[in-house]
Amino acid sequence: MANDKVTSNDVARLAGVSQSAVSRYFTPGTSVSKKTAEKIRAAAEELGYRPNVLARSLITGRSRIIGLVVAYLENYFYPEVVERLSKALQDQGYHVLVFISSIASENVDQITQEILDYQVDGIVLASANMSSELAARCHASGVPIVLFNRLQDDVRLSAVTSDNRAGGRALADLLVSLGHTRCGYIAGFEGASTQRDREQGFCEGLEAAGLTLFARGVGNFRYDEAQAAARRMFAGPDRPDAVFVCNDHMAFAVMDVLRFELGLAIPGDVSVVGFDDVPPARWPAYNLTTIRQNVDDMVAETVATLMQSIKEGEGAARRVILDGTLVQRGSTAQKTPTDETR
Amino acid sequence: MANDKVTSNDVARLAGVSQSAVSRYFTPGTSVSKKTAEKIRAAAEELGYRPNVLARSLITGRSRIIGLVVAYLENYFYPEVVERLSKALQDQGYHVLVFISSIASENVDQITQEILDYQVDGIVLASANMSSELAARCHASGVPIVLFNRLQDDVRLSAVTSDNRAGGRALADLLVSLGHTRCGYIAGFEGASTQRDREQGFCEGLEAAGLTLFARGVGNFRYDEAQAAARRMFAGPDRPDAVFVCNDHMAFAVMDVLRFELGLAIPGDVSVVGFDDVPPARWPAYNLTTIRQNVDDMVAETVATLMQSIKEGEGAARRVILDGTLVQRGSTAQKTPTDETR
DNA sequence: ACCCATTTTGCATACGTATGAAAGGCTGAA
DNA sequence: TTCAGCCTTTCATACGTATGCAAAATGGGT
Repeated sequence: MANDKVTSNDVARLAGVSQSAVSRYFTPGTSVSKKTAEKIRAAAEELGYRPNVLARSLITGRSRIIGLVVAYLENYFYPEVVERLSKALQDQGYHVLVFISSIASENVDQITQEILDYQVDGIVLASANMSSELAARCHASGVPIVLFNRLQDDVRLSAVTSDNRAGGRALADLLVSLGHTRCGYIAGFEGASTQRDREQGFCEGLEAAGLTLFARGVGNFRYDEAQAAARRMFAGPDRPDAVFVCNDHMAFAVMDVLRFELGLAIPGDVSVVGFDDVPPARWPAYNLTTIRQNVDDMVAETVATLMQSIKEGEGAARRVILDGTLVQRGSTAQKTPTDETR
Repeated sequence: MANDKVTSNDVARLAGVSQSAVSRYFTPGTSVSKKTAEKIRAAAEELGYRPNVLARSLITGRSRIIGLVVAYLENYFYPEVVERLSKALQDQGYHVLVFISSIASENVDQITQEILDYQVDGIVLASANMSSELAARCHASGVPIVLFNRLQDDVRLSAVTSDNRAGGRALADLLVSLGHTRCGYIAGFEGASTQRDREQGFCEGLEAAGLTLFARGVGNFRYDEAQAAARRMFAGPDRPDAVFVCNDHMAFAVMDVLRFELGLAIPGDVSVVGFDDVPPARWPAYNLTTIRQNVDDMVAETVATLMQSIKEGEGAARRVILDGTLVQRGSTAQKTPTDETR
């Protein structure tokens, strides 16, 4: 790899000081006289020297690398998370090592093993679950884990998520208040806490209004599977008058099927609501009513959780549940006769 | 960090062999007897030992980390690239360390310095430029660089890109063949080779048909700026009858403005074409005619280029230019009177 | 049993860096 | 001028691992 590697020993030689002085010059909180510092600065600049982060990690036990596991970036929500999380950590002097897992999380344990090989200072799991065996392993290694937009029962796992249940509840309340009486639900991946909590909140909201779920499908967080679920749900004569789709990504698919395959009007014939408020939800083509996840705050809490765990070690796992925001747009409307004359 | 770190010395002690034997057991191509191997395997398993990749890098000069610089993940094209590139490299035993740069690339040099601190085995620059000074630095360090979807004149920089110029040309030819005579163009970021080449090909195609560019705007690869550019382009009475938008991401914005703000029909009043064929281009809401970039082949070529450079050192920079594919969808149609009666 | 060629093993060292401890240098007060 | 306290520097070592080299072990042939 390095044909021309400059080390702290080269700098020390040129500056006429010890390697130890060079190291201290580049280590915050240590003492170097002004005179020595200037000699080192000049030598380092002349030779183009920068400390080797990996060699440092051997001594300090800190790699300044955070492992990030994501299952897919197809859903606009996660690219935004990756981008913001990387930036936020970059600002803290850390960098993100990306690992791609499968949607069903069946290879997360293997991937986490690989992550640990890199002596990461922490791990963020976005849209993935971790076995308790691996959670124990990370805990024993002192590597903090933060679940992003997921919850697990393991007390060793910190988590930052939106209040998915309250979000689902709010969407049910909204649809009921708009006069909807036959509400359907299209689920994400059944093994995900986000899917479970959103559905739970939604059903609770319906129940509070004396309703039950009118129809249910499964989209597995995939555009094509959500399309298929919508086709099935709307195949017969008994159709929902509103659909809560577990996330925006799938909601776009459902909307596309309803409009372009079935010739239905949204919200005239059926209201559609999603969850996330990813960019296309705001685009006029979709104009989707949804729950906005506050990605900035989630990222900030994730970084804060990681930094605290890294700094203080042990510590109890931290769970942060942030409120989402109901954003009402053009995919929902009052279900009244006047609605149909527009 | 590690409270309970298991080293090869621990394994050696338990197995009753030397640390050297443990190391050889975990290093491909070295010799260990079956008897010794079994003792080491059992000890390593009992202790949960895995080699420390970072410590290894000190000896081998190989970190098995690839630095990836991306400017934004807002455009659906790049999340897909990150995902596939990460997977492809993961399969080769490498992992991607992500760095987020700004769109205008003004901080790429600083970021590249940081990347080099991690002793990366290679760097991929997606949608970013690198200064020749830094290119020289990487070259001196023996770190191969591959530009992804970008071209630069520096002979030290390998690149993998689509034939953007031919793609732009093909789109011009298509629009002309469909009878369009007033073709507009909305540019991406002016400092990007993709933007320059796509526009160049488009203008060459128009010129070959005896036409010139009817109108031009700049969208800087941003949804909101593309919206503004569309509003300006269609503000007066002299409007284009077709628009080539430099990438799909911006094309969606232009389509949204034309339809929902100006009440224009696509393709009845104006045809719109993009570049990339990102997932929403295939969605019925957009149904966009575009040039498909073969991401799988681009990723494969990028990985092949990196692996070759890492394995063989020096080597001449490699430039791979792949053909895109014209995908004709519902955003374009024949511009005839019969068109207007539908 | 002996010899030879090959495989296997352990020793010693190095990779690039940070750090504890001891020694040296500097500064201010008596 | 001397002394005490604090700052600065260097030496020696360690971090976890791979590898060159010499010695030991192994297996096959005579």
